[in-house]
Formats: sequence, C-alpha cells, structure tokens
Amino acid sequence: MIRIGEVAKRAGVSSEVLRAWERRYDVLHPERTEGGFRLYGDADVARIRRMRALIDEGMSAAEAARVVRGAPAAAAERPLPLELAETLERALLGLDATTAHDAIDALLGAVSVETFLRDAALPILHRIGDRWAAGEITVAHEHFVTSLVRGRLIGLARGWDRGSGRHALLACAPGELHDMGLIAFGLALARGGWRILYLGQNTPLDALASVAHNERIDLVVVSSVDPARFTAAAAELRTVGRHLGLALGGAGATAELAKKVHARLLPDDPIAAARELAG
Amino acid sequence: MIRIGEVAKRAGVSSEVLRAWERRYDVLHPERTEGGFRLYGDADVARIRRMRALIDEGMSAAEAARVVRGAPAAAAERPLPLELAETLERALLGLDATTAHDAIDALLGAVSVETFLRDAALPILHRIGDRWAAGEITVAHEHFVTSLVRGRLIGLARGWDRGSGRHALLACAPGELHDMGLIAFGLALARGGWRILYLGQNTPLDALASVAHNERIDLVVVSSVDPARFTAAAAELRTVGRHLGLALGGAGATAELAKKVHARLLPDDPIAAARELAG
DNA sequence: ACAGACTTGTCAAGAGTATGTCCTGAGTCT
DNA sequence: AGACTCAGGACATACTCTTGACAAGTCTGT
Repeated sequence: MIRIGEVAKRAGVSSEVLRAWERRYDVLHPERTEGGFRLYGDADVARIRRMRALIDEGMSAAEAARVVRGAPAAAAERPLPLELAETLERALLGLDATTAHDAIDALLGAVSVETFLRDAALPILHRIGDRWAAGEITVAHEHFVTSLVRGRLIGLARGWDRGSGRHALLACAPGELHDMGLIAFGLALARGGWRILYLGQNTPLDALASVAHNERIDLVVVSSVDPARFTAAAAELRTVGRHLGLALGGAGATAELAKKVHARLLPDDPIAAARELAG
Repeated sequence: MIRIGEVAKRAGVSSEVLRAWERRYDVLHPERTEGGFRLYGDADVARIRRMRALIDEGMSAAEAARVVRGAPAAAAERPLPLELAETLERALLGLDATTAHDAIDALLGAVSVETFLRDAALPILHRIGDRWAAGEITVAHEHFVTSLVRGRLIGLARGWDRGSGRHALLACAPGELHDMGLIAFGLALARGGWRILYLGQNTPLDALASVAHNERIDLVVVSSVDPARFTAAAAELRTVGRHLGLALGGAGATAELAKKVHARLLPDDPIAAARELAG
C-alpha cells in the first residue's frame, strides 16, 4: 500500500488529479491511515493507468470513469457457467456452428474475456487437440473447431492496436501453425493496456526487426508449441533479442533457449503470461 | 462513448457539420451527458464515416442520410467506392488495423458482400500477394493482412451453416494454406441459399467421406492454388468423387484433373463460382 | 439564361460544462 | 523539523451548447 505521491509518480498523473477524480467521479476508493492519508493498492494503480489510457484515446474524464467503474477490476469475477462451456464443446464436436456461436455469445456475456479464454476456449481447444491426436475424432472436427474459434477470437481482437500503452508485436515461430494461444495472449495483453500488432502463424523472423523498428515496437513475442521450431530459428531470434525486447511463449519455449537468445520466458498459460507483462 | 470534438477528429468532419446533420436529417442520435454534451459511440462514428464516403462519391447530404438511415432507397447495386478500397489497401500495407477495419466497415456499408469480396478484398489480397512475391513488401505485411482479412471474412460467415438450402462442405486440399478464396466462395454461396460446413486450410481428405455422410453434404468443394496439391491427392479425390458430389476450385484446378476424379470444375473467381452453383 | 427556392457547410454570440491546477491553513508521518 | 497530505473551494482554460444567420452552390420553372 502506497501513498498518493508515489501513486501519482507511478501512474503518471498529478496527485491533485487523483484527488479530483476521487471527489468527482466514483472511481477510486483508497483506504486511509488513522491520520487520514490515502493508501492505494496495485488495483488502484491499474485503474488509474486505465483511466489515463482512455483519456489519451480521446474519451472525456467522466466517460473514462464510467468505463472503468463499469469494469470492476476483476474484483468479483464470476465463475464460468460450466453448462455453457459443455454446450460449446458439444456443439464444436458436432460441427454445429450456430449453437457454438450462441454458446460463445452467452459465455462472453457471463464472464470476462480472460475467463472465457482461460477456462473455456483454451481448455476446450486443448482437449479437442488431444482427442484428435488420440484418433477419437477426425481431422475434420479439429479443422472446423480451429477455424470457428479463431474467427471469434480475431473478432474480439478488433481495436487491439489502439491506445497509448506499450506496443507488442506477436508472431508464431517459422513453421508454427498453432496460433490460438498467441491470439488469446494478445487479447489478454490488450486488456492490460498494451497495443498489439499481430502477424500470426508461421512468420519468418527475418522481417521482424525492420517492422518492429518502423512501428516502434516495445516487445516482440514469438510463440511455438514445438521447441524444435525455436532451436531452428535460434540465430535469427538472437539477432532480434539483441536489438529489441524479446519474449518467448508457448509450450515449446524453454528457459535455456530464452537465455541463449536474450529473451524473456513467458509462462505456458497465455493469460498468466499477459498478466505477468501487464502487471 | 466520446464527445463531439473527438468524433469530428476521428471521422474527418467538423463538429458544426455533425450538429447540422443531427438537426436537419435524422441520422444521428447521440446520447447526452447530464450537462447536455453529446456522447457518440463507435456505431455513430461508422455512420458518420459512411455519410462522408457517400457524399464524397457525389451523393447529396440528404440522400446520404437516407441511405445511412437504412432506407434502401436505391436497391441497385452501387459501384465500389474506390477511395475506400484504396484507403483499405494503404492501411493494410501500413499495418494500421484500426483504419483498415473502419474502411472495411464503410465498404460493407456501401456495397454488398459479393461486391466487397470481388472488387475489393480479393483483388487487394491478390495484389499484396504479388508484391510480396516480388519482394516489394515483407512477409510481415503479408501475414498481418491475411490475419486481419481472414478474421473479417470469418466474422461475416456467422450463420452460414443455417438455413434449409443445399449443404456444401468446403476444404482446402492437403498442404494448401490459401483459404481466402474458399471463404469468399463460401460467403457468396451462403448468400445464394446454401448451407456451409467449413473445414479450412490443409485438410486431409481421408476424413471427408464420413463427415460428408453424417452431415448429409450435397457437395464437397476442395480448393487449391497449386495443381500439384490436387495431383498429390488425386486418389483420395477420386474416392470422394465416386460417392459424393465433388467440385474443384482455385487457381490449381484444371479441367483434366476434374474429369479424372469425377469432379465439377469451378471458375477461378470465387464469386463467379458461387453464382454458377447457386444459379 | 435568369429569378427564386432550396441545400448545405460555416460562422457567431453568449451561456454553460468539464476538468486540470492552484491555494490555504491545518494535520500527519518519519 | 521537514516533507508530505488533507479538504474543498476557486480558477482558468478548453470544450460544447443552442439559435440563428449567411454565402456559395444547385435545382426549378419559365
């Protein structure tokens, strides 16, 4: 718990503004010391940053406050409606696009995007992938599911390049086609205030550096589920890592390789990885 | 929700004009703050952009307002607003997702999905593909564009599995990753009354038959831009063609091969192909 | 071709709103 | 003791509001 001056410094606003926001809008409720000094926690700092980002985008302070107030900072995240998730999984396996879309709509209405991704979409994709590997379902099912879910995730990504936060470039390693985790990571990161430039599957790394430079990228994130894809591209990764912020993600990322190419290692879970960077 | 000045900046019109349009035509109904300030949402910005696009094309403000208000006054298919298409292409090449999305919104507001696909999306993808092949742009651009446009197309595909028409299964040949044409074809076919089951990129053919049977598929469409992908899978294609309706599409499809596997040959242009089947 | 009517973007004036900053004197923390 | 914080009123500045008017352009009928 920190006092107002320190918060102001960290969030990049004056302490007068913090007091004004608290007085005028209903966004901040810091605790108090016995003597009456405000004490802010991490969640407060996050809200303040969010306010600032929204205002930088052109929103009025009152409006930004309304938005921030409306999105209770994960304070009381509802649990995932399991029935809906099961409906979704059944619909996907039954090649029933309409029911699947309706279930996704309902899920997104019930819980946050992060929860949807972490507790529904990604586990379902994982299970379906496993069942495909085990020969329990056909490749047709796997393809149908991937295409439908990817479409929805990319739909959620609308606007993730906007804002004033740090700028991340996301790409799958060369040869890597699994991009769901990376998209989910991008969605979670965007909700943490980052701006996303998404290049997707199977991205050759030779073009990254110039793009990253032109677009003023703060962090390049490369993902792969297969360690071999990383090792095959180790030389190029090292080049990127020397000149830019670099992070490796996905099941194929190892601490050893990350160290070798001067990269940060991200946790397997995309949502946790995003939270780690945004926090 | 943003205020009038910000809207004006984003949509490229003066705030006076926005107020005048609201007063004179019945196009805009922004909410108000307690103090009486207008608050606009994203949908409003899109409408304003569309108004502007229509006016730039030569329409009178009143007429543009009627169009935007949703009165389908002129049922005749309008030609594609070239400026918007150019804006879209520039935005895609500039890695500017927000502008690209806005341009797509405006285009879809101005013309039918078929026209958008045939005269804007597919030509742009084609040109960008050519420029990539020629080394004029990096692979990063090509990936960015593909990912963004595929997301929008799949978004348009919502509901294409519904209805009571004939049922088509769409898949790219094994190894084939170019699926934009196939998606565009599916969209056009769906608007012709067909129901679509979409499996997407790189679909092994061995699973098609059982799925097609279970889902009561009337026609299987396999697409590839590379003839080699078809010849490599000729045996399996023949099996499919013997038991089911089969059609081959994409630049890789040849009359010779189609005949050999008992398949129908579709025209190169996805929209023309769909029209041929639906007609 | 031309007067008259309509269309439409722009401007103005005066009042009100929104919001970051400043001020003051007293109190708190280390 | 010195640095920081409190409340909350008061400003200054930048926007926005409404109403009404105006000028340039377009259309109409004669």
